[in-house]
Amino acid sequence: MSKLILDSGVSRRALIVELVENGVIHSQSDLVKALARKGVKVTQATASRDLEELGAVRGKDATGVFRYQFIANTEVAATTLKNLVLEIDASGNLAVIKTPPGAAQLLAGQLDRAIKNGALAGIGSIAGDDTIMVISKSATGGSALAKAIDRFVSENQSMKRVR
Amino acid sequence: MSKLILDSGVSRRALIVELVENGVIHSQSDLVKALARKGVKVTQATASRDLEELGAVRGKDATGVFRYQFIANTEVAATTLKNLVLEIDASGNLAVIKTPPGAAQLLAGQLDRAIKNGALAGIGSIAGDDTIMVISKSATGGSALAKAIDRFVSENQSMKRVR
DNA sequence: CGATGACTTGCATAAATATACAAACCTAGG
DNA sequence: CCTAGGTTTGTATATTTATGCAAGTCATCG
Repeated sequence: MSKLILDSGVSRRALIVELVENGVIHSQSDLVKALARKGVKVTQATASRDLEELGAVRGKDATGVFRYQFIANTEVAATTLKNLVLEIDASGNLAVIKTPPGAAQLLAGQLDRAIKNGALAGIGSIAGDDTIMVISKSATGGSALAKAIDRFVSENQSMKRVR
Repeated sequence: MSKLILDSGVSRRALIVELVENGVIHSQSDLVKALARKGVKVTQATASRDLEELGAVRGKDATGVFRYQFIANTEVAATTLKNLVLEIDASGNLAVIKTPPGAAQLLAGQLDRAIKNGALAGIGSIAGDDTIMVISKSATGGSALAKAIDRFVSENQSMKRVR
């Protein structure tokens, strides 16, 4: 059984990623309204900061309408490990991490290093575009591993995004 | 005296493409100045129109600096989900899907949406180039999940993807 | 507790971008 | 030439986005 370990519900940023991917965000005030409808109240200033962190950009689509979207091969602004983690779940021997689009490989590299150092009790990880799976040493260690990862990213605030 | 106005070979837009690709355009007024240095005089309004036309967008780069850049065009031909699924297997808490080369990311996106909607009992997925792993909520749910995915792709024949 | 420091957010405003409109500029046809 | 139609551009302004700063939050440590 899976449980959300980070926020009480889905984090605001995960929500934003979803909204942006659904293509319904045409401006920041759009985003503010969409979030409000989901019960998340923030101002345009925060929307601006979130979109920047997530690497979303505004451009016209095929029909000439402005839309926020994620750039392929994202180059995200310098950020922290914590900012790359949207959600952490666990199941069996796995911890599953959601990231902004394109950031999974990057974060996984850091986690792999932590595993080699012995800072995390995993046997390896695999990353796609926006999801990472970390495999625990123990058959039921996913949940504990998820917590350890949460701690790890909180403690390692500084990281420069490269590429 | 008559003024000689000509674009000798290089059009303004080609020049803009070059400037943007060199990563030296941080704002539209930057572009206006850069063009002026090359002997092309336009205003910010025209810069705005040109950039829009060319599909350039503004976002922060790795060093936290704003930069105009081109977004990759990831348009995919409309197809059906079913056509993208070659094989579904299960093991433990995982369902593993084989797809034609390059289609995994696309299909995974759809599955993720289904997961978010509650249509599939998974906690996330990871896609490579031609393989997707979907993680079940339950430690032994891989097999049931595989069947659910099979049903899902059969029931959702139409899929459209823009941009 | 109470203080401290690191984050986060909103407010107010600056900065940047988009666009309505009018003038300038084509081009083709007579 | 002259005119009528479309296209491009600049001006002025509206719209949208970024950000300095202060206040609020939260965890930590003594």
